[in-house]
Amino acid sequence: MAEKKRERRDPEQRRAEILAAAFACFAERGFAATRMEDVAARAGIAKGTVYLHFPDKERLFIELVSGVASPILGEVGGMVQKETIPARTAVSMFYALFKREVLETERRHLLRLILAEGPMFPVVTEFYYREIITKGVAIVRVLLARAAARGELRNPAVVDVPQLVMAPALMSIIWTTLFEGYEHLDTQKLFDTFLDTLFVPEGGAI
Amino acid sequence: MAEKKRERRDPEQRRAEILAAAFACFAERGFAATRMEDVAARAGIAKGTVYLHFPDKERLFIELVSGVASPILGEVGGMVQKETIPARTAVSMFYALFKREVLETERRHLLRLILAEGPMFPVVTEFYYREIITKGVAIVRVLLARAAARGELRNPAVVDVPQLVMAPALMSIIWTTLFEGYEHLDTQKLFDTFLDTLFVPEGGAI
Amino acid sequence: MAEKKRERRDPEQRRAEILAAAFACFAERGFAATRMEDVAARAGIAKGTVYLHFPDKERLFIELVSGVASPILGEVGGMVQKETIPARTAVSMFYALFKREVLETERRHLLRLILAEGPMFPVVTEFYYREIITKGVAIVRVLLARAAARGELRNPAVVDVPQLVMAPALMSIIWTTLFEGYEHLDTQKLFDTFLDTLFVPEGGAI
Amino acid sequence: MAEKKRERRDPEQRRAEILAAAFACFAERGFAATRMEDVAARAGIAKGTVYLHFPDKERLFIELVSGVASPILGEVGGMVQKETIPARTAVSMFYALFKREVLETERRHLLRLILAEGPMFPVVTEFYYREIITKGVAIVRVLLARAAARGELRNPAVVDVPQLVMAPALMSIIWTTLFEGYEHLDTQKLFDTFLDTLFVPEGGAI
DNA sequence: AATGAATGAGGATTCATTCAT
DNA sequence: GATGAATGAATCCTCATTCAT
Repeated sequence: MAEKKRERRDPEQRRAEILAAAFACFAERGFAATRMEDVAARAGIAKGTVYLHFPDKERLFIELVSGVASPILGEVGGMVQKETIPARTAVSMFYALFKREVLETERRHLLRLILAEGPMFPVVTEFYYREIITKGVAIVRVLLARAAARGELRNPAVVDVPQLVMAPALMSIIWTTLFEGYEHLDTQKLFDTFLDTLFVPEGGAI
Repeated sequence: MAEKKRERRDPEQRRAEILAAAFACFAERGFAATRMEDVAARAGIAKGTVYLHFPDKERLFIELVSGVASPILGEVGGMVQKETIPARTAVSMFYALFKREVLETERRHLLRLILAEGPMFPVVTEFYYREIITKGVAIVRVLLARAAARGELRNPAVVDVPQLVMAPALMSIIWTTLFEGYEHLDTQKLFDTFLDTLFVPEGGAI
Repeated sequence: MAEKKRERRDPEQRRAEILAAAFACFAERGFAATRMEDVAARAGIAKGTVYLHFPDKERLFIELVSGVASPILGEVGGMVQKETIPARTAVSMFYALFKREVLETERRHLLRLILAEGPMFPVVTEFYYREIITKGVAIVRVLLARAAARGELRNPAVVDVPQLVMAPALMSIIWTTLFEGYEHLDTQKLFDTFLDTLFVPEGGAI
Repeated sequence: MAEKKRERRDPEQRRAEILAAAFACFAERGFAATRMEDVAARAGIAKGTVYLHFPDKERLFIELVSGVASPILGEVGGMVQKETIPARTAVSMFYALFKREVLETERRHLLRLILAEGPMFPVVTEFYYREIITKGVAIVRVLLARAAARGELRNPAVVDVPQLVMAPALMSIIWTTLFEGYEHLDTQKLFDTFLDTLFVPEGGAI
């Protein structure tokens, strides 16, 4: 039997541990199927301890889901700043960032969580729309507008549906989450192919 | 006092009613948060009656999720047959079918369900991969190969990642499911713009 | 082991059984210390069954406490009707009724319950004031006024504090509840002595 | 940041503070519904500190309830000494003392506590019977016997049920506790009226 | 076949108590 | 001594499932 150590710890750190454990659990089984005891066990603490940091399961979930995405946002924001780089490079960097920070991380389960629990947690959906989507779409729109102005787009109409740029990222997440076990999807190729489709070749056609 | 109606009914029809009710419930709240009583109530029958048709909640879910997608598949399959029509038209027809049969139907919640409950029901995921994805990808691949051969694609490399063609459809579902309440997405434009990006203009100028 | 029989039963009867069991439990240990399982066990049913009849513990308690007193009230009311009988006889009959229907019944624990849980259940207190106390006081006041008019009272001022008439009844309950085990209180004598103190002797000598 | 005050304090005083806080809490919500943390908070100390002074919740309760009543007892005892004063005066003084020291104090909740928790804490009930009731009844009996001998009582039989004298006090507490918010009871009048009923008028009729 | 009352395992939450700091 | 984070037993309540009618 492992010793129960009553390990006291810095509250901020403990909180973070719980959030990490909770994220793993929720991502694995969804909100309803996750037991608070699972979360506690995963965090290596007792059931009751979770409640010292979060008032109830719902709040734990909400704070969790709200907190996971925020950090990435900053980096993305910086991307639009540099006007000099070609739009394709910028979008490419975005995909790379997405791969590194989401797709190849536990965060890849985030979409599933939000999608799955959205109807039960409108607050979360609203948060994501307001904090992430809105900003993301805005950034992409600027990027595309700039690209269109420079003649970098094969089809300038894309500017009006910036969501299209996100579509391959969505696909990558969903495929990875659901079907990677059955058939591998080369996400890099997915992104690159889409970029090649979206933007005129660098060399500049005749 | 209202009479207790013990409406006896054709088993097959009853079964279908239960499945419909179950789909509505599961789509709305997910597997765990749906109570068998909800399903029964929605089907207008008593709790116990559900168990006369399905052995338990899990089986109800699995049979349900497996049954919803199948009907569409046939139509899609027919599409690849007609070699004469241009690939763009075929893909366009696919998007139209998708819109009509999925996006604008209750079936649009299917993705959410599969994504959400996937980890808990590998059988379902496996079923979808085997029955739907595999076939869908194969069809698209044929379509794209044919298009590439005819020079209809701006970027022939797309043939290697047929999933790209599905990406806008995914985006449309997810946006509709999550954010339509906050901001409208013109899915037709999304699809058309993507088509315009994917395929060379019809006029096929130099 | 007694067989678990899944005994189905008339809802009204079941409800009554639960209320009886609940009353016994609450009276014995108070609201907080009573477990719903205790109530169920005492009623000879399963935990969950209680919840088919009462939405939660609080409601069970409230409905219970509200329902216990009502039946007695009717009888008391009838008492004031007969103008012909002497007030002393009427009050004496009231004490007798009180003894028979409250003091020597499980209902004797009611005061304890109300007093104990009053602050936690203002609804209950309000109910008792409105439904029982108000009416009781009114009846006694009429009785005393009549008695005063007829010169039956040693001290007519009693009319202004009808609560005084209830005081011996309270004492009897409290003594019985708390100290009867240590020392017997002859409640009949308590009542009779009070009556002899309150009313002038019948013979009404000079 | 406010400094953590580790106010060390005279143990006896600390103990008293805890008892006071505990009394307030228990009186307000009863034993079960009072959390040790409430008590600690009310005493302005940390949860753990309570346990430095009392081994557990039960003991805290018992010591508390046992300690509250004792002080009054002395005064009451003195009352019987003075043989010279009329019994009515003595009883009147007792009511006055009761009003001042119990009814108009937080101690008025004591009865509720004892009554409510009696069945769970026989020790407490026994203590009250032994230490308070026995002595109180004895005193009243002596007073009444003396009064009877002097012809001060309208009904000498009262000597045999000295509890009758306590009844108005009980009524005053219970009414005050439960119904004062709905309807005021003039306790002074209640006591005075009872005294007028119990004792022959001072002037001494022919 | 259909019903819905009954069951009881399961999970969220609370809180008395302990103990490392 | 004092603190309050940590623990886990205890309890409310839900809901999948059963079964007598």
